[in-house]
Amino acid sequence: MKNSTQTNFQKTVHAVVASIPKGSVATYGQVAELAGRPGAARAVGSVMSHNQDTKATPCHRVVGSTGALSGYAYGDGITTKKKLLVKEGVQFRGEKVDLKTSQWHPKVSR
DNA sequence: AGATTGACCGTGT
DNA sequence: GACACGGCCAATC
Repeated sequence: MKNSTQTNFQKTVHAVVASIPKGSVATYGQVAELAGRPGAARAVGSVMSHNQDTKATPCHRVVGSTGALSGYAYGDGITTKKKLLVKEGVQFRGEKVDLKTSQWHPKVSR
């Protein structure tokens, strides 16, 4: 088995990002931790940048630890990313996501 | 196999 | 609150 073109890490990250509920956002560090590699926030970002399945992996729901939107290889980049989040119900604080109201809580999960 | 890069994070000033 | 430096992980050249 395992004819996947991707590594286990990538698949895990994709699964975690795909499990983020609409209207909420998670930080790279959080995704990394949920993926089983705490501290690998950078690696998560690398995976996302190489990710090409926006419909399967809503990378726009992943933001920086401060709620800052960084990177988005589609649309107009940050502009499209912000627009998508706002449309889904995520609250914004200027050009950053309001983590105090829209950060995802895996354990609580509403 | 080795070195470099990259959509990050935390701390210090 | 903003800028600077270093450290950590994985993928890619």
